[in-house]
Amino acid sequence: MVRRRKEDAEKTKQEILNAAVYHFCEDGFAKATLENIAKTANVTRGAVYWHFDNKVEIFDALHEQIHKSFLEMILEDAKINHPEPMKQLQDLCIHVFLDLDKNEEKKRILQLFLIKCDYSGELAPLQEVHIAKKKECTDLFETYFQKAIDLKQLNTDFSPSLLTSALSGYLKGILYEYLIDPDNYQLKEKAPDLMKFFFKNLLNS
Amino acid sequence: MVRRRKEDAEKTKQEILNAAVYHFCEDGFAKATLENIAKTANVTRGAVYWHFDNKVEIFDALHEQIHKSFLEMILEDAKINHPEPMKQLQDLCIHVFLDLDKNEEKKRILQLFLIKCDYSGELAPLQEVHIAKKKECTDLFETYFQKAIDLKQLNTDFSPSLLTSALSGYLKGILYEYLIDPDNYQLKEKAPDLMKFFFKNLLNS
DNA sequence: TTTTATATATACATGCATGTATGTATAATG
DNA sequence: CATTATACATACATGCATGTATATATAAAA
Repeated sequence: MVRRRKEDAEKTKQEILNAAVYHFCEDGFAKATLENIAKTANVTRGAVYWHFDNKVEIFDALHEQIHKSFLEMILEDAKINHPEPMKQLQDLCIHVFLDLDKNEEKKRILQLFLIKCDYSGELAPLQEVHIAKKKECTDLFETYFQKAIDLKQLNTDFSPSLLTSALSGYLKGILYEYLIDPDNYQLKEKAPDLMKFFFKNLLNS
Repeated sequence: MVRRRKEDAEKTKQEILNAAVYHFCEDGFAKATLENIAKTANVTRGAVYWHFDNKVEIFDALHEQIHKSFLEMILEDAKINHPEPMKQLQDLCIHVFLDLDKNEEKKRILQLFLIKCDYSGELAPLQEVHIAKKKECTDLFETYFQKAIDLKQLNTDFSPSLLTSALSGYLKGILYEYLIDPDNYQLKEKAPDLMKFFFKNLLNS
């Protein structure tokens, strides 16, 4: 059987993406073969080459997916006019962690981008773009700090820029160590305390 | 020319390691070829196969090198009986960062292990070992917190274990974001403030 | 000094992943 | 209903990295 309907085509495309996540994580981006990805998706390499130009494009498509998911999550939250921006940001971070802990697919994709890929060789051109996309997210964090300052709720001398660096690093580090061994990190238990610790000396209550 | 003296052999081995760092960073572990590594080290693959069984072993040797360097740095510091363990730990962290910022070779190797390698496929067996080695370092951090508690200098309800997780994540996250683009992070300027921010609510002075 | 072990270079065999070209059945289009 | 574009499958050519086997020159050992 060959030609499917439009919806079927979209479905195979998504199945190729899913298979790609699996094999990128399992074998690493470089060692993952289009042949194996195709097999897992129950198609041949022909289908893969129809939907994507090459392996790098598959990788990029996956990144777009996960980035969009996180960005929307933050954008949604940032809309709300919370009376205590720092409390709001703290809760957002906790929520992001707890949500992640429940979502196996998201975990896999994040693992892929954080610890199971290296932006060398063929992926090098993508790094710049992905950094820029990530900056969209961290820039949003800075607005929370700014809001808190405007409300005179920020109990610190550090600049919003430095605080953003600190938070961004903190989140990424925790994420990184968690994703290396999700089953043993006990994120669900630790996340609230870890975030409370970070925000403790920012909340002047 | 073929057979060199013992010292010469050690020298070529080190040159192979240096060349490996270069190519692992540039092309990624998977795509780096022993041929290119050999060329950069001014030898042939024959020499490489004499000193190492395969690419994975070269990778592991590099890890041993960098780990030893960090572990010794911390061990050396932990020996000192500082009156204020938290201040001592803060200064140690700052020192580690500033030292790193000056050492290009160390930066490259760390880049390799933090952001330019994925422990999938052939490297998977190494991950467990490397995690254990890293734990040697973070376990040492916990002793600083314990010391501070014993001296009744720790102004917090959080457990030393959680504080260690927090610090470990914080350091790794900062390191990660720094190493992605060392020239633009301005670590030298940020490091002291970033660490002061972290320890601010731990020091009860 | 002869022998042996060492430190490399060279040559060879193999396998595998990629990209592309081409074939083809079917859905959409007119 | 005929045609065309789509969504794949199949076949082919190529290149390259690996590992191993073998050759070899020299340092070390006897």
